[in-house]
Amino acid sequence: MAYWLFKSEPDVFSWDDLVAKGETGEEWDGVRNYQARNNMRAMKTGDRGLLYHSNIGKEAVGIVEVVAEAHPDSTAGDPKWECVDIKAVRKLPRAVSLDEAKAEPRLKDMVLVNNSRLSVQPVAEDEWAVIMELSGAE
DNA sequence: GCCAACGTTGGC
DNA sequence: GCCAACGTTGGC
Repeated sequence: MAYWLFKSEPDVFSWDDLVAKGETGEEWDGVRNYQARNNMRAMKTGDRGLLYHSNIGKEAVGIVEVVAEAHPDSTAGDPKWECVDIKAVRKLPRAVSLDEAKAEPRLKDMVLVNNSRLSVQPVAEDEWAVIMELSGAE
């Protein structure tokens, strides 16, 4: 299983919005960046991800799961843009902020720390474990 | 609200 | 195919 990070501005689409979508989840549409799209193409159903709030909060707030693999983005009008569907799994016991990630030596290579502009990022397995530890999620 | 970093576009 | 100009993102 692979791990990912999905970034969203919470005043546009927040963790609570995703929770409200329930078990069927939500299409992660609107991505118009090749690297981010390629990451989504690589996702498999059942992969886990973090939902990160940019701008407001700047913290990872919850765990999501891929429920549908890449398909054309219904909002794009061009089949080259694809996206996956994700659903909320559970909120982190404690959000992990960008500052904390930067301060944690084991996360120094994390994409979030080094290339904060990429909106859909891979997360290494050991990085995932560190985030879980910091958040208090077992 | 500013600005640095990055990605994309378009002229040549 | 290069590269300058431009637009967008996101941290500060």
